[in-house]
Amino acid sequence: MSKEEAIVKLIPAFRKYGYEGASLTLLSKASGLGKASLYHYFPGGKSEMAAAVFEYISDDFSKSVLKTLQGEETPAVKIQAACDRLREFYDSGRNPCFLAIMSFGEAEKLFHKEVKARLLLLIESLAKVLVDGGIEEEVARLRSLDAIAMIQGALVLVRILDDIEPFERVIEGLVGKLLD
Amino acid sequence: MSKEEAIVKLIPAFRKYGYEGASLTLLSKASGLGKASLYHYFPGGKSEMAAAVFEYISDDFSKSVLKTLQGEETPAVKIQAACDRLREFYDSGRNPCFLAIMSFGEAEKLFHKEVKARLLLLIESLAKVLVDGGIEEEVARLRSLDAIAMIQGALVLVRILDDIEPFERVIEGLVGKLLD
DNA sequence: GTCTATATAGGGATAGAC
DNA sequence: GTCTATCCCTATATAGAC
Repeated sequence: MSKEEAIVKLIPAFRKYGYEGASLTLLSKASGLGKASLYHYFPGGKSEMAAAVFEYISDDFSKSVLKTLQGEETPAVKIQAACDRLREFYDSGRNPCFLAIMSFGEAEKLFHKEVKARLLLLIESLAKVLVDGGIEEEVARLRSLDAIAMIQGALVLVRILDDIEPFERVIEGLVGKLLD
Repeated sequence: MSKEEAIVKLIPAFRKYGYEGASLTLLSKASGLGKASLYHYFPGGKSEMAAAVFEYISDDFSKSVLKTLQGEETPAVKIQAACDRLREFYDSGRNPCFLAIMSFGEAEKLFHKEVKARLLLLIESLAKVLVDGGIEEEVARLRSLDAIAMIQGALVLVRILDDIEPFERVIEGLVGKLLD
């Protein structure tokens, strides 16, 4: 098994159980590798596994959502396309956000800086598109923050209510909210 | 020490470390009681401690935010007042939401139903005020959902960005968003 | 009611054979 | 590269003295 295969298999486990909830026994079962084998790929142990998963997912997000925002189309088109990527990425809200997962408890201590950096990058990327669309810089920043807050909040609601409707509706209204 | 005192002292520990991160050793230090003494008040162990804390905080929320929403003033006045209560309750965003904390990992298994019920109650309470304000029922429900999503999302952003600005701004804009 | 001491299980991590 | 077996530590929980 390649390291990447291992990472991919670990993703759902961390998503479902969180950093502290994902025990090595569980990660071992999820990956199909013995504990010792996991340490072959991740000598740093669980924190390294989580770091690898986090990086993998962050790259995935960059290649879909962020890349879409950096295209050459009009702002409206790019944002609409980014919404589609977001829906995929979060599986209509069924996937919790790794940034949120990693901002709690023990994981927060380990990954806070990285999580914050990733979030700031998203805010900035989105604001940039709005500025290109003729929106004043500070307004653009605030709207990006609001949009991201709505998405994060929707993900919380989906989890608690067992219903993807809040997420779908937020995504639906996003272009309008961002561009007036 | 009374049971209530014990509960109050446990609150910050669960808030800061989450359900799984709050070990008995830690809870013992936070409360100033030995482990065995904690079991005197909470024979059911950690889950009972968390349940007691959750209930205590939920009651607190009911007595401040929900009660405000059920007053006799105009909808605009009530919502403005509720926003003030929310700012207090969440300490301008510095306090994470217990509903969110309890919707993850091991805690989710234990408290999902209760968490969901509390959230639905909030949505309903807020929507009711909007309906009183002349807003159509379904619109009121959706606006409540949006408002709560914004608050939840803002709490996530505050945590990640180490900055209460998103929360303050969301609260600031809430009356307008809800009542047009 | 609070403590010290302890039981038991599971956590993360490692050694070393294959 | 993967396994079995094991180590050590911390976790939750309990017993029983005071």
